[in-house]
Amino acid sequence: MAVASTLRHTGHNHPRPPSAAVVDDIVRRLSRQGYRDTEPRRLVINAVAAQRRPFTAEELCAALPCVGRATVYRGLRLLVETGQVCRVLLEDGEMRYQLSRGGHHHHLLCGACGIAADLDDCDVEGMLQNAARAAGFQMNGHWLEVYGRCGECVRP
Amino acid sequence: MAVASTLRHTGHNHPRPPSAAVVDDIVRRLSRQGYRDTEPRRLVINAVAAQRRPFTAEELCAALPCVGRATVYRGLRLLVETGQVCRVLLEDGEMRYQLSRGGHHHHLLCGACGIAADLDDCDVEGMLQNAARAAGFQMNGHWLEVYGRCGECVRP
DNA sequence: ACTGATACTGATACCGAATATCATCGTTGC
DNA sequence: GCAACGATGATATTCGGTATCAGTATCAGT
Repeated sequence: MAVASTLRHTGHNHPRPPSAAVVDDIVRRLSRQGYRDTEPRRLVINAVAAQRRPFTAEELCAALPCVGRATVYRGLRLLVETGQVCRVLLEDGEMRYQLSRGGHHHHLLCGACGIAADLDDCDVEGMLQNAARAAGFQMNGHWLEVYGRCGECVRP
Repeated sequence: MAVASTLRHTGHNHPRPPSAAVVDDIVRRLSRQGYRDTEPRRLVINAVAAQRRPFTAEELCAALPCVGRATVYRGLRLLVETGQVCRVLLEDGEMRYQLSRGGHHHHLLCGACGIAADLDDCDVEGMLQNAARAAGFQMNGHWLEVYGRCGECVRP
């Protein structure tokens, strides 16, 4: 909230035209797991896919006035649990969400415009494994967010 | 909450006898910044120092029935803001707190007993700087938590 | 020690985010 | 079709945290 309210809203942050292919893909994957293909659920997925920046559940509700709050929350939770949406932790502790393109990756978060870029070619894994082992730990996961300024916000 | 309720309560998790020296140290540092030395505040600091595992604000309240909720929350916030308590993010997104021994470091979190070990000899910094630069980002901070099992929980 | 400015306290009210409830509706397998 | 049952959404409720504010405790300056 604190961060969101101070964001510069630059030109590259318009809602994305939600790609039907992406939405269908998600619906199909849910279907395969026994979840029904309903209109409200599609609306939620659509709205998620239309976001360009990490969003809060509440923002999603606001973007979907004709879908019940409970349904929005349930839909979002389902997408997180099935790994199609990933959680993004802001510097101030606020939790946001973003469509995941799958696979393990981290985020570069711009504190100015709020955009999140994926960071996938980064090998912290091995380094952490070693450090954990040295401390007598058996590592089996990690959470990493990187904060800074994106190229467009560094030189405006 | 979800995680906390499934924790094994092993022997090494008893509340610590709060070291008077540590508490005095914190009070002194606050004093130097203009914050008063009050009894409720000392109680809060005491309770914080007595924890062995990352704790929630609510747990702190429960441990301090004779201190008002608002005061506990304010005290904890003050300690976080002055960098004497650090925030710890659990795998499920829950935020907890822990007495910080200062300096930049990360945490190894045991999902079984909930204990947090410090991980300070780990150089992710440089690696992340490079990865960020390659993506056109100017990095100026990061958040990292490592999850796994501590030595005592791996071989019980 | 006294004292006054003011930081602090804590009971309470309040707020926003999220979940539980449950009657009803819609989807899917048959 | 139709029955079974997953999904929906209005509402109530919970929960973590903050704002308010009158009263209190602290501490610097005398």
